[in-house]
Amino acid sequence: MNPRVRMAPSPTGFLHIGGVRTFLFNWLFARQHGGECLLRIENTDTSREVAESVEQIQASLRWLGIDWDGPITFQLDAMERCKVVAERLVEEGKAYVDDGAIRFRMPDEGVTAWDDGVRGRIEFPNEQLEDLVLVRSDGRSTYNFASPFEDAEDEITHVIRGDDHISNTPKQIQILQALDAPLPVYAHAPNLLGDDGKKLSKRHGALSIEELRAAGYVAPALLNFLALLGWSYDDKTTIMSRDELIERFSLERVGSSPATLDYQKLDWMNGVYLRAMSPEDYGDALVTYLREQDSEWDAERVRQAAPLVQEKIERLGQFPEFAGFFFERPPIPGLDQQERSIVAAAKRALEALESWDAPAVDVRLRAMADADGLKPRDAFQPIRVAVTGSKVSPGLFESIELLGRDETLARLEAAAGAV
RNA sequence: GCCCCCAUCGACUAGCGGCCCAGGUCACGGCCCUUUCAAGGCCGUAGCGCGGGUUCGAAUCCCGCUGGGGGCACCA
Repeated sequence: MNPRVRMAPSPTGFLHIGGVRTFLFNWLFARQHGGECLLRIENTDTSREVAESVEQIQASLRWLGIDWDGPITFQLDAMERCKVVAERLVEEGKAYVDDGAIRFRMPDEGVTAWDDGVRGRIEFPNEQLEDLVLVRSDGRSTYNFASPFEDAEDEITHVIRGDDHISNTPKQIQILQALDAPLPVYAHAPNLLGDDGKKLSKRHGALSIEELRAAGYVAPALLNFLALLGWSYDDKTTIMSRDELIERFSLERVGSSPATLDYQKLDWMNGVYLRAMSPEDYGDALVTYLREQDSEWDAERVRQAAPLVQEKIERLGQFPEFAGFFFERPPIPGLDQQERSIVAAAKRALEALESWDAPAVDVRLRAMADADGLKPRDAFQPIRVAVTGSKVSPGLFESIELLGRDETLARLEAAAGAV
């Protein structure tokens, strides 16, 4: 039997990094086993629904490359069927009407237990379970009823979710048993924590996928990073492609303890993915990213600048600050007397240059430094500042080549003459 | 308060009784390379929460404690 799982976001806002991690586990599991991965919007709480969020959720998943099978379903659409079943439970004596709502009768003795897919056996004393509302007095079903109901209806075989759902599980098991429905395997992955040790949530430090994308992270890096939060392949493998993740993922190797996000590691990993791209793909990624950010910089020029920055930045979002001088002339820097004379000398040296390319610039500038008895690092730094507007930049000679003769000389002259 | 879950370097983790005076990755420190910043190479600092057991032997099993997290809605 092929497994069938579901991703079940509530449409209360953007998809955030914690939610996606859980979805990723579902998706990897389904794809590995040739099963199905459904997308169900759990919108039974109409008061908290945020317009546009369903679109956003889909867009985020698509960008990440996480797909789903069949049409998206909405939990509220099962409302009528839930109500019919709830009424049947009332007739069978398993539920009762309470102030217009229908309430499920929980057993008050014994234990409800299951073998969790990641944690092993978990037991709850039934006396802890309170009779829960199945259908609100206004007719809408509640989450804890609709969710297991739909799991049964959709023949979900594995419920992979965050461990904040552990305490809902015995309730849902009781409902499923009352319905004579088979139980899925429940597997609770550890939640993600914020820096403060609290659970990550939309309103608690969790970045949305949209924000991460805007910061210049790329999807494969994000997937790789997220997969490693609570799961590991072995004792040394870190970088894994999407296909490798699908091949290697297993519930058995999902851990139990909550994880804290380390954005420094995410940055590093994103850099690994960025550097691994072909120059062409990297240029395309930059162009696409800048377009999304409403940049109007010339695409061709971005592609030309791309190889100069590929090894140097770890998020696409760093491009404007790092390479913006290719597109906009930076303010004239304030240099001291000695620095200005170096810049002036550089201008004279380059003016006479016949072929304007990086190797030639390199040779000429080194000769100039040598003639003036300067160490390369001392000579080049003022030139760098004059040309790029910053002490930190792509390679100086390559930058000068790309900037072109006229623009370079103009900047050198301006910096040399500035008081 | 009650119930449940969790507990290895600062972070993510490997470890499922001897292979571990604990391995990998990020971060951090040092060195090398070097036109800046990166990248890369080499080296290093740093951890099994505490207390009892069980065992010839425990990071690994059991109990307690402590600490952290989650849940206890006509929220999801």
